[in-house]
Amino acid sequence: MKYRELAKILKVEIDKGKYRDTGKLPTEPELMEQFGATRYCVRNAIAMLVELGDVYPVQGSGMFVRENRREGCLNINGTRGMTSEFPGHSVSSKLIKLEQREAGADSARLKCAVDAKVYSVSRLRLLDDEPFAIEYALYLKEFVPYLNEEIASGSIYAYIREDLGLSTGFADKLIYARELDHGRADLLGLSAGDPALVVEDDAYLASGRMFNAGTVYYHYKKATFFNFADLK
Amino acid sequence: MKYRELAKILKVEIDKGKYRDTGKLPTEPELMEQFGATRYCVRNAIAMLVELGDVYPVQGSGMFVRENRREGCLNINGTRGMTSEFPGHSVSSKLIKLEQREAGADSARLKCAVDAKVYSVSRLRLLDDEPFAIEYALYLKEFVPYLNEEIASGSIYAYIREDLGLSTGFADKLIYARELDHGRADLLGLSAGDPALVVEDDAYLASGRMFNAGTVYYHYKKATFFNFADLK
DNA sequence: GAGTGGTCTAGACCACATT
DNA sequence: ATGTGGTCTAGACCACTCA
Repeated sequence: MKYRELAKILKVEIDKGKYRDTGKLPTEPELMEQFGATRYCVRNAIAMLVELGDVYPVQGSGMFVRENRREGCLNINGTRGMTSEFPGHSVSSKLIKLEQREAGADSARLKCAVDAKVYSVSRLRLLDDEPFAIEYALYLKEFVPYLNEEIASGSIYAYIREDLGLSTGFADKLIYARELDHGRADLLGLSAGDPALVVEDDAYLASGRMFNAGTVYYHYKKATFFNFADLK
Repeated sequence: MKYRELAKILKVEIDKGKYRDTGKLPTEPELMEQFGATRYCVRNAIAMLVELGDVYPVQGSGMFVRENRREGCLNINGTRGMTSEFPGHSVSSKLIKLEQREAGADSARLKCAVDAKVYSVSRLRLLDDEPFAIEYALYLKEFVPYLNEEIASGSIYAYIREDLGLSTGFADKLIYARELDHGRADLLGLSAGDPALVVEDDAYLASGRMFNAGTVYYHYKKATFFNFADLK
């Protein structure tokens, strides 16, 4: 039994409400018994759940299950795109632009050569067929060698991970608020000068190479981000 | 040698630029040797740095040090308050309101009894003597038995941790953008209808009990949040 | 005092990157 | 082939909570 498997199993059980009666996970010895796992495995699995904010530890007392209600929120630490954050809703994209060009002035942000080839993708993202966000994204062709309209209209991250087989590592994000200009306000069905929640996102592969930079303008009445922070 | 100590030492060394030449930490065996530590200790220490985004692992290759430029940004996972995010700047607060009352309608958010006693604190937070944010915070008197104007004008979190000796556990945050009303716009030196970056913050003790809930309206031209996300 | 999670030791073998 | 980090075993003792 590997600890990632165990973490997955426990996560599903928690989401199904299995431990809602006691509010606690079984103790380490109990989990070792139940899953025929070593303490190493059990503790690593639980550590993953702690990082996700699903449980918290109280020494001498147990692992307590958290009541997380973050429905309708975008998890800012999320590895998952919009698609998986809104179950029961339709998430789609309207492609505004898809072009291949040289990085040029964007080479500084992408940490690549000035003449490196990139895909530039602009999309209007829709939630239940209503404008939700405007996304501008750059992908280094070195890592994402092919993109077409069909792929760019769906989940680009799913394509990158599942079809291209790239393993993502980490991402830096900047979050701030700005006034919308006319063009973007029109796309979102808002007025110029209305607020926008803006997220700049630099994404890296597990190898440490940046492969994607994006800037997203969210509809301020529809988008709320959720964050779980460890204060220890 | 405890792993938290080692993590602290390595963190300081990284910040001083000690590993900038190679861009990598020493290998595990080297660190074990250098600090007379076991592999358990070394790996746990490094795991803490990975969580903070200071290094990232590449299996078979090493632990790479990241170039983090987050100056002038508020770390959204930060355990530290504003005070420590802006070194070289003056951070102060102008107390707007400090009162003691019953939770009442706020009991739902604070997960406490309706007649639980709370401190309600409103502050205008200043960066270099300019309005930076408006903060509304509630503290359960059960855990924060005393607050006065002097404490509320300084770092309340430092008081809670260092003077009251409470150990904080985790926090949930919601981040969104809104239009400012006249009152808050005046306080921030902005106009009604201008954007505000809003953060709702529910903070828990290590025991899992919520002790603090806050809502902060940030000046949209001055506040930018930074987030580091693990995509693995 | 019994039971909980937290720290630690001293090994072994595996997966991956580099030479 | 070697060296790197990742997984795993099988223990021991410590810190803390709770009855």
